[in-house]
Amino acid sequence: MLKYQHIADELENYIEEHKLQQGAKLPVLQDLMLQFNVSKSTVTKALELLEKKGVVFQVRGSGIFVRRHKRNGYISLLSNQGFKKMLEEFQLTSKVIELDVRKPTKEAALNLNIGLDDDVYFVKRIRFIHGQTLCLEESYFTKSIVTYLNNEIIIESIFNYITEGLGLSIGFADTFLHVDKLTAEEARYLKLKEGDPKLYVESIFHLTNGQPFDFSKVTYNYVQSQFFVQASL
Amino acid sequence: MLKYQHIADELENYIEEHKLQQGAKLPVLQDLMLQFNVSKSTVTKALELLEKKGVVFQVRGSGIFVRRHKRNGYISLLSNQGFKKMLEEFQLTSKVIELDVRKPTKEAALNLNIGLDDDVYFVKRIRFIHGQTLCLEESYFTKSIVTYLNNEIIIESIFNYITEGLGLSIGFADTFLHVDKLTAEEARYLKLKEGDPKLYVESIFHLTNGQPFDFSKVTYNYVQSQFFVQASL
DNA sequence: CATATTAATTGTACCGGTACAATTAATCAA
DNA sequence: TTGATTAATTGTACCGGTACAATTAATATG
Repeated sequence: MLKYQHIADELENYIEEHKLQQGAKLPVLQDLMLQFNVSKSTVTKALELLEKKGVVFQVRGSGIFVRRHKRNGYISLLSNQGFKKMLEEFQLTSKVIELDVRKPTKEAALNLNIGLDDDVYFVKRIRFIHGQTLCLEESYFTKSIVTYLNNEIIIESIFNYITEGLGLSIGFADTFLHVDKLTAEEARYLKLKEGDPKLYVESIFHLTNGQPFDFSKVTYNYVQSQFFVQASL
Repeated sequence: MLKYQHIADELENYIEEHKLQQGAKLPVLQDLMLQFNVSKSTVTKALELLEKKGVVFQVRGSGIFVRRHKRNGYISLLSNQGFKKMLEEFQLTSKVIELDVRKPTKEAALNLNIGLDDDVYFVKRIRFIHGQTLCLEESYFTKSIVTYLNNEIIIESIFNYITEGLGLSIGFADTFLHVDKLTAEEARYLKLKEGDPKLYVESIFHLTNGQPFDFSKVTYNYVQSQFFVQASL
């Protein structure tokens, strides 16, 4: 494991275990260098990571402080913490409605950067959070990358399978958000009324080498939809 | 100006001007070092910045590639690019409904980490995008930090005033998103119907030293609300 | 000609250093 | 005591280096 990763994890755990509050001061750089027996730049790297995750912020001439003051029940749109953790925290389950290999729609082909005659896995499922319907999801996976999918995989975590099972590494995602009214079909699935609010999220996921492999369109139940973003300006 | 900032700007401009597409390859690290006559770590720093902004992605053993394939009309939730640029791009205007000094609500005091008897500037305004109503905004500014506000400032950009005028530097923001139905009052301001969808966004803005100075509650017109997030996983 | 092996390319991890800017603490002057 | 000045603390910018991992290109092998 990378040194700076390890340091970041240790620090995050430390904050968690000691229940450090917003603004609490962490040991200074010098001390962390000695404590972990690494160079300054390695500690700095670890702290950059934590800063990006929204866990700490640094003030020149002053110190390193705890940032996070999380509200419970909110889903991170940056999901730096990964989907796995989210699954544990939120107890997600899902019900598969459709799963097959097909040709992509024009829209999907465009976003996945493939031809109209290339194969994709199409997945349609409902996801539940604490037993409540959270969202209705339609995903297109490039079949040449995600070579195999089945019901068991989809009920669990697809992303977990992609990283662990297929040995692929996910790099980044572009996400687009809209607010709109539910269609009749969507309302039926989410057990809401037609015309009720919805959060509609389109995402394109890429491997670390930049290849898009998943184009997903998700309609969220507005009652369950609480998101947060931690930005650095 | 910082070297790595300058390099990042130059590269971003280069991409823009030459209309480089998603996946286009940039010069390799070595070349950039020579071209800008700086050390490797400085170029790396510049590229990290661009990666965080979602402009490029790097692949070890392969190269540096253009990432952004922006959709027009979407507002970045990370707003790394800053509010100024957004103002230019989107031609925002606003109409002030209320502006006064008052005591904070319990909620505001909690989020701003001040006492119930400390003063805050309260701002209520409607913001327009291309002449259409974009959102209804209520903001609380800690008066001990943001010492003065007036109508002229608010009609323009408050954040621009805070950085330029007051010489403060904004560090980070925590943002929470909900989807819900419009109340009668909100609907009236936004020229929509009661019960129509809304995107409700709460943000707490902090200075670089971690002090919160602005707690804002914004209700967006769902028709105009298009956001995007670029995450690195 | 396809395929396995090797070599070259290219970004990332990590070291250890100097200089400096922002903050905070200590000191001095009024 | 207050306010200004100075000194100590602490993170950030930048250098220049070594080692290495992932990818891609070149080469050898069947």
